[in-house]
Amino acid sequence: MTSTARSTSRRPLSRDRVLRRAVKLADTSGLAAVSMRRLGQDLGVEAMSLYNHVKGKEALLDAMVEHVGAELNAEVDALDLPDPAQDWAAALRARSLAARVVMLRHPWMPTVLESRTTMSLEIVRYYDGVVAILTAGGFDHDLTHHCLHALGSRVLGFTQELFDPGDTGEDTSEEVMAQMAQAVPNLMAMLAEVAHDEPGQTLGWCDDQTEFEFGLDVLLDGLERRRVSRTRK
Amino acid sequence: MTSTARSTSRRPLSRDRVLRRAVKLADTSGLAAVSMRRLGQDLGVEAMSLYNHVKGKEALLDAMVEHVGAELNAEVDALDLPDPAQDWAAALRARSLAARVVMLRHPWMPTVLESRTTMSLEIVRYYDGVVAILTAGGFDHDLTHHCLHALGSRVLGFTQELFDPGDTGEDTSEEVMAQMAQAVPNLMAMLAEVAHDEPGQTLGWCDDQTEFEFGLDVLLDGLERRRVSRTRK
DNA sequence: CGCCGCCTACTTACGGCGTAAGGTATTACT
DNA sequence: AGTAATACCTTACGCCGTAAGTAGGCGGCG
Repeated sequence: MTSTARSTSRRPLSRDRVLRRAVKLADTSGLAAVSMRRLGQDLGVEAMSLYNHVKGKEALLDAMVEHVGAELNAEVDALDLPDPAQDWAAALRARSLAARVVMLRHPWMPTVLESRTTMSLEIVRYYDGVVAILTAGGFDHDLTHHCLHALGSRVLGFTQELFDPGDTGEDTSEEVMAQMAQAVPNLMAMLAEVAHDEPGQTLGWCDDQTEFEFGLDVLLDGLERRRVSRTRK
Repeated sequence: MTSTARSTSRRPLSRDRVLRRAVKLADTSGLAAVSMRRLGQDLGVEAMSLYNHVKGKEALLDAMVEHVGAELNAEVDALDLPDPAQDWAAALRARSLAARVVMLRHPWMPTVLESRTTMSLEIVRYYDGVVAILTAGGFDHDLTHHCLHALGSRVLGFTQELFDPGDTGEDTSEEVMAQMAQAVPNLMAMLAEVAHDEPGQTLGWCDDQTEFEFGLDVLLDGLERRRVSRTRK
C-alpha cells in the first residue's frame, strides 16, 4: 500500500495551521487558554510537536501578532480612502476605524502587543501607512513623529509606546535596515530626519516626557475647544 | 522566660508588609518575578503563609494596585494646583504629570491595571479628582464623561478603558453605592446624569464606539491645528 | 535494492507555578 | 492551666514551558 493512503487524519501540521489555531483559540477562549499543551491538543498533537514550527511560547506570541498584523494590513490596504492630500484627517480616521474593527476581533492583541519586546514588521508596516497619510496631508517629518506618539493607541484601537524602552537591538545591521527601508519607506524617511533633528537624545529614540506632554496638550486643547463651543451653543 | 524575648527574627508579617514587598519586588525584578513562592521567600516565609494575609494571587494583584493607587492619591492630593475655575487645563496638566511620575516608578502598573476585572477604589478616587477639575472648569457632566474616555490612558500615563466590559457586578448593592457616593462624589454625580442622558445603551455603561470616535476626533482636530500653525509660521 | 540522514511527531522528565487540605507551634484569654 | 485562635509549615495535585532523547516515514544516494 502507498504511504499516503493510510493516515487518514494526519494533515501534516504547518506553521500556518498552528498560528491560525492559536489565534482562534485566543479569540474564543482568551489569552490564558493559549498554552502549548492546550494548543497541541486542539491540533491533535502533543505539545512538543509544536516546537517544529515555532521556537517557543514567546515566538508563538510574536508570530500571532504578525499574523493578525497581516490581516490588519490586508484589510486596511484594500480600503479606498479619501485622498489624504485633500483631507488627511478623513483618511486617517477611516483607516483607524477599520483597524479598530480588526482589533476588536482579537481582544487579546493589546495585551500581547504590550508585552512584546521586539516589534512586529506588520505593525510597523501599518504605522508606515499612517506616516504616508500624514506626509501627504502636509505634515513635516518632525510633526509627523509627534503625531505618531500622540495618536499612540488610538490608531490601533489600543496600546501605547510601541517602540518603548531598551530596544537597543544591537542588531540594527545594515541588512535589516535595508529590508526595512523598502518595506516601510515613509517611516524610514521620517526617522532619518527626526534622529538628526533632536540632539537632546543620547541615541535611543525619543524623549518620552516630551512626547507625553505633546499628546496631553493636544488633548487638553481639543477638549477646551469642545467646551467653549458647547457652552456657547 | 517571656515568650516575646525569644524569637528574634520573627517579625510577624502583616498584610501591609506583604504588599510593600510585592510592590518592591515588581518594581525591581519585574512583574513575572512576583510569584507566591518567590514573594514568600523574600519575606522569609513559605508561600502558603501569604494566604493568611491575601486571598490569592489575583487578590494580591488587586491589592498591589490599591497600594500604588493610595501612593498616587497621596502625592497628587498634596499638590497645590492652579485654580481649575481659572485654568482647568493647567490644573489637569499638572495633576497628570504628577501621576505620571508615580506610574513611572511602577512600570508594571499598566499591565496589571489592564488585567484587573474589578476596579480599584483608589484609582476611581483618582478619576474623581479629574472630574472635579473638569466640572470646576466649566464642563457639563456629559462632556466630562466624554473627556474621561478621551483622556483615557493619558491622565494616568497609560492604559485605557478602565471600566471596560462585562463588569455587570451583580453586587451594585446600595451599601456599596452609598460608600462610593461619599468616596467619589463628583464621579457619582456625573454618572447619575450620564446614565440618563444616553438612552442608547442597554444598561451597561458607555458606547465604546462613540467614545473611541470622540477621542480620535479630538486628536485629529488638535493635530490639524498644530499642522496649520506650523506651516504658517 | 539497501542504506542513510532528515524531518516530523511522540515520550519522558524537570523545575516552577497557584493553591487545596491538613498539621503544628506560638500566642492570648480565661 | 487549659483552651481556642492565630500564624506558620508540609504535603500534594494539576497545571505550565521546554530540554533531551526516541521512533517512524520520507527522499536521495550508492
